[in-house]
Amino acid sequence: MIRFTNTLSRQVEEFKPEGDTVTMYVCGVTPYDASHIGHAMSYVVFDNVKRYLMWKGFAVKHVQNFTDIDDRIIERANRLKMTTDELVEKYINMYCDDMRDLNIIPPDVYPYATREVPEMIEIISGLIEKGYAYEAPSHLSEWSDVYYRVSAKKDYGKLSHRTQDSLMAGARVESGEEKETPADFALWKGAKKDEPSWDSPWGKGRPGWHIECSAMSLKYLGERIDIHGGGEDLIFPHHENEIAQTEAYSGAVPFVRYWLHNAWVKMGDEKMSKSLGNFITIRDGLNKVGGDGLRLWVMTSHYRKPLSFSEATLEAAKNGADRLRTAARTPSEPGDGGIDLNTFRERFAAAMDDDLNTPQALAVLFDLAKEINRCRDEGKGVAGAQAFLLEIAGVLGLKLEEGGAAIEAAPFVDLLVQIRTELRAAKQFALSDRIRDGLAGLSITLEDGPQGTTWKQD
RNA sequence: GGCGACGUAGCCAAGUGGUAAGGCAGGGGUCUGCAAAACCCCCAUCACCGGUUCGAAUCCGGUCGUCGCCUCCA
Repeated sequence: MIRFTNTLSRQVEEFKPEGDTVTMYVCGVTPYDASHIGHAMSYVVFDNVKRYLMWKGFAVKHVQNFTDIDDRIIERANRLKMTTDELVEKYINMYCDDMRDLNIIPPDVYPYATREVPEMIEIISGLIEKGYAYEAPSHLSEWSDVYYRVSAKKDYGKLSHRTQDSLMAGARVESGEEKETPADFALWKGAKKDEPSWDSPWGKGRPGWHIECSAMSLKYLGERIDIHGGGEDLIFPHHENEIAQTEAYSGAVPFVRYWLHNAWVKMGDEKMSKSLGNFITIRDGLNKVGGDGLRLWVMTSHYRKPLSFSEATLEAAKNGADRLRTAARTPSEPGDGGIDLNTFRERFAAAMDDDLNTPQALAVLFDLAKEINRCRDEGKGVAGAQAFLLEIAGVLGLKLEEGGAAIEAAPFVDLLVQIRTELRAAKQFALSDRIRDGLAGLSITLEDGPQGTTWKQD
């Protein structure tokens, strides 16, 4: 029985999808800059959700958007003297490269906000008809804005557990806006001079931030979806507003059955974020510790707890991944070594069932790795156990592959290793150590075992 | 001010009533020509105070400290 913490109820609930296929929507990025490892955390977490559901036999349909138009994109593009399309393309490509190297399974659909504008206009029009939204003049544009009328939906605030009164106090009104009340939010923004814009019943303009997710989830997944994921910082206002819009428009309640949110990455005591400038990019992280290392780093902490970043925690994750790789990939004879794999399978599943407890799941992998190593040391065949380790590591998105970049040089390395073996047989240790040290300087590590010498690239 | 989270060994981090998983680092062994890898052993009473209980890291009350959201944010 799989259980998830549902932000809506604040309870751990048994997961039961509504139909045969689990429908899952995850909030994507706004591609105006390189993604940092905080983003990596979120996408690794939801990739694990998806992989685990698939391992348990569920079919999963996963949709993730690109917010390819918003204030930051327009501002950045203007500054760099690029079009918004050029800017967006550059960072989407970078994002996709990052995801590939993190071994993230791509979503079934990757919709772009700018390609779904007619659908959004239809929803906004529907909301106006039903009295949930209103057109208002803008002082920043010759065209109108459209706002969602928060007071029209009684349960507004149910996700973030806030009352409408408390929201009024903190709400902000930009100069130039003509909202009925401060908590109302934009569905449509009238175009300012020289901004990208689309035609609409309210003149030229562009969609507000929240409406795209409503339009895309409705279009690709239907009125009611099983899982909606994202970072904890999206709970308010983004997801709160998304619920309000979507439920008001479709009438299907609840719009989302399980709301899952991951916590943030902290640098020291602070949240990693672009505005604080205290981030490192996914690419930097990948270069330092590789895809497995980064994923394992994310998984050492439960997804709903803040994840501590430091060079030391990242390095520890890399060393842990190396340990698993050695256990899984050191050649061995067929057999399970007498290890009770079913017990490990059950422990792994129990940990993952329990609100995706990856720290405990990892503990199972490390325990299994230790058993494999011990049995192999005793001369037992453990290839079957290794295959199982690779299987459950794969559920966590870990590949545990040997580095392959030196493949072209392999014949030369093999030759040196062979010569060194002969030198060692002749007790020419000074020379043989020179070969080992020299190769170490080229990131090739030699290991002398009972069956001869093996090597690997770091 | 409103809502919420957290404080477990040198570092990271599970565990939410029955006497502390796992990883990294460190120490001691085995193996090795020496290493490396691997294996074995060692390394915490859970911020503090009070309470409930046969029994609490785990429940209740309080104190101190840290952080997040409420504005763009994974």
